[in-house]
Amino acid sequence: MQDTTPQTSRGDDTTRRIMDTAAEVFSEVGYAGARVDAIAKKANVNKAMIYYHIGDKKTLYTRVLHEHFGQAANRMRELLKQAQTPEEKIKTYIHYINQVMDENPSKAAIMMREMAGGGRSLPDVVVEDIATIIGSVVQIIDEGISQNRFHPVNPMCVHLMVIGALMCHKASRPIRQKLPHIADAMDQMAAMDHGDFVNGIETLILRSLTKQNTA
Amino acid sequence: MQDTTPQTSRGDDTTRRIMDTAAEVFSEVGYAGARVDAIAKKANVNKAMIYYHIGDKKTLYTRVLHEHFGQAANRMRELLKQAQTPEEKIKTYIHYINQVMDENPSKAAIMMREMAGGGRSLPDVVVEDIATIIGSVVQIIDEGISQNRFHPVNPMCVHLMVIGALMCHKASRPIRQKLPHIADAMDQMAAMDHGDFVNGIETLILRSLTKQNTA
Amino acid sequence: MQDTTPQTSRGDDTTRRIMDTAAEVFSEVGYAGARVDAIAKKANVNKAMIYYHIGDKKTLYTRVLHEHFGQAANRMRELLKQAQTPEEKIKTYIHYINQVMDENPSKAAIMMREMAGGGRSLPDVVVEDIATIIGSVVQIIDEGISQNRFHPVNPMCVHLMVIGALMCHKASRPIRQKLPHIADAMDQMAAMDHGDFVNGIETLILRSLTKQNTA
Amino acid sequence: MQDTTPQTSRGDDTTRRIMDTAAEVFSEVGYAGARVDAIAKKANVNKAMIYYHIGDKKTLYTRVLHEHFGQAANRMRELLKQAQTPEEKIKTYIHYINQVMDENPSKAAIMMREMAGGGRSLPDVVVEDIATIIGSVVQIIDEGISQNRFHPVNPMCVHLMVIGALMCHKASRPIRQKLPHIADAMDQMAAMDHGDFVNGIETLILRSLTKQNTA
DNA sequence: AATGAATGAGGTTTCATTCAT
DNA sequence: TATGAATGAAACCTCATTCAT
Repeated sequence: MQDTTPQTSRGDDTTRRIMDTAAEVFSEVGYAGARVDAIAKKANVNKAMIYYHIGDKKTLYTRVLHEHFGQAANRMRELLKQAQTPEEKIKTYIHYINQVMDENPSKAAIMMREMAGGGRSLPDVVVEDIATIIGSVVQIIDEGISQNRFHPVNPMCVHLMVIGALMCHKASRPIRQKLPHIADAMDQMAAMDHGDFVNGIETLILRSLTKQNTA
Repeated sequence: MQDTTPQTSRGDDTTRRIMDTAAEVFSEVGYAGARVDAIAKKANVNKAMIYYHIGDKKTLYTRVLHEHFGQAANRMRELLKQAQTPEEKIKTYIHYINQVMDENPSKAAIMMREMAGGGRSLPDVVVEDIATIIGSVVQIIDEGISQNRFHPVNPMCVHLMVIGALMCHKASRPIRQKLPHIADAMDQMAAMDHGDFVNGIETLILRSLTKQNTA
Repeated sequence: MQDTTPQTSRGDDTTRRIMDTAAEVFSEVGYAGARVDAIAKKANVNKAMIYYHIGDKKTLYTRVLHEHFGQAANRMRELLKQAQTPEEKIKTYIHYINQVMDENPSKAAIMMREMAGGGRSLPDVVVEDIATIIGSVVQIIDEGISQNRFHPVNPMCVHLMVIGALMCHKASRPIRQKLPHIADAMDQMAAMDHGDFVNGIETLILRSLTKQNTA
Repeated sequence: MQDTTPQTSRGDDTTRRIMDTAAEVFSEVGYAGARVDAIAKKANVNKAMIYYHIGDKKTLYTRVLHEHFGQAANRMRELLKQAQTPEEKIKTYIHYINQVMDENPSKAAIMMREMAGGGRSLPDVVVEDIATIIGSVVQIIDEGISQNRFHPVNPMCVHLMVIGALMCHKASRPIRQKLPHIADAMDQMAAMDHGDFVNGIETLILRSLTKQNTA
């Protein structure tokens, strides 16, 4: 494993293409399932270039992860500053998570795989990134509770419900399309497309959190 | 891929050991990451015996999945018959899902991986198993809504929140132990252990579903 | 690197063929120059069998070395017991070294390469084997000196002269054949073949060691 | 392989650095073990420059060898002219060989490797260089014998004993340091350092060559 | 039913060499 | 001259699968 500090400084096209393709492939088939050959071919890059620009497979994986989660963690912290009430912050949080997964569905899949593996193989840099995100949620809920606007709850429950639901929804689209009879049944009462799902989650989460849902 | 109908007829010890070990290994490292050698060694079985008793790697995987999800789907249907109100049924559902994951943490992990892969490689038998489970949830919520006890909601939201939160919680134990500073912060307001987490989920879900949370 | 204890117990034909071929190849082209593929092909063995029976390239190399030098060291110790005077022991030593290199020219070459590399990559087991051999020489000369039959000398000088000359002679046959004009010149005064060379060394060494070469 | 005539015409610094580093690296790990990348990095030179200034790996190797052995051969011939008696010439020869190896230990190692490989891959220019050196020894001993001062001996024996012992001693320093218990034993009777070793060789060789060692 | 050995395809990684700038 | 990037062949090693016993 080599140095993994992101070198996005230079507009290094090849590196960029490798990273993007790698993210895609890792998310589709996981670390073990990914083939360096396949990444190279898909990125239109000579296989040796991956080793030249980035390093071995493990390093590549780490860099992909760090790039994704590091950015997400930082971006979220900034967004939260602009929201005022805890309710708004929760909304911001949910929608940002959703947006991230939407823009780059790889993230949902990679994250699920890593959780499935218990994070055992997560490099420490990435663990820190995730910690940052969770920390944000803890803060929001803390604030809500101390302002007497939220029920006292385990913030981890909230975080995992949001993350879990969004991740699963994003990731399970293909499987849901294999179940048309079920999907049909649900389509009657609620549209299945993206926007409505997030809103559904938002509604449910807020209703379960806020003390007077008289609003 | 060979025939995959479970042959639980005989108390075949070797087969049993293979299946259990395989479940464990697949859950830890996924299908691609699993090595037939490793499964054999861990099960104390000659590698060729896996091929003799069960078949190739893919078949082994399918049989493991089917055994797990088939049982879970059937068991749940029966349990739900014993519950009366939609609220009780939701509780039963949550706790059963939780119990299943608790008894055999492999399931959570395998499921997450499969969702991460978009279920692309899920054999149809298993897709049916999952459909059965989702179908149950749809029914419960349907019932609750038509009895005017539940807000109208997208049942998929509910299902994915429950499944997602429980799966993530189960699967992420190792990662959470890597984050003691975060875990500490949350321990102050809510115990992190298993029982409390499910109850937290239950409370949040019910609060978000039921119409009068005056109760 | 895996366990390297020689398992000559079973008449494992494949392992034997691998080891012998490996010795040959390593001696011809050195560790770095040797190709696992080539060894496998020359041994008429599937490449994977090398990894199955022995382990990786490094392990294979270590086992080859240990087998050779271990045997040589042990055999020499026994032979020396049968000789009486220090002079006889020196002769035994010289001729045994010569015989070993003669029976298996690989040894000379491998040893030279290792010395050239400063033994940097010699595994410890093999270093011990070599130490045993050197130890024998030290003892002989010690004995000769204390019996007042040998001049006081640095035993390392003697050992390296013997080893060096024999190794070089064995190893340099091909190069000498490239120099016919030189070889011709020398053939006039001394036959170049094997037997005479050892005898030449023996004579020179004894003359330089013994106090009264009254003969 | 490209043209290999030394182009020492210009004080070409880059070429010089490449050649020196290459000598070092080749001597440490041999031809096959050497990496062009490593040589370039160690020489602080862009890898492509090696190809630009010198040529491919084989050419580089040949030039390194020729430079070393050509110089040595020529220098020796001159030195021998200044010595009078065969005894003096033998001393000159021994000490010059020793000095050469001392000033540039690479030579000992490279030579050993080449001998180990049977000189199979030695380019003809270098074979000539070596022939020149051997020729000198043959002449000295011839002279000593015809003057009735030396026993009749095979000059190759003498040459290989000297070369072999010095090469081995130089090259085996690292391995000897791995054997402190042996080294200690010998330190009692003879100091192990460089100067004494050559003198030991000189004494032994002369005693074995000269007719009346009453001197 | 069980075992150890065998196979061949394919995976990751390295390396000498060349090219564009 | 000098550089960083690119290339393709080949090196080492692994793995699912099968075979002989």
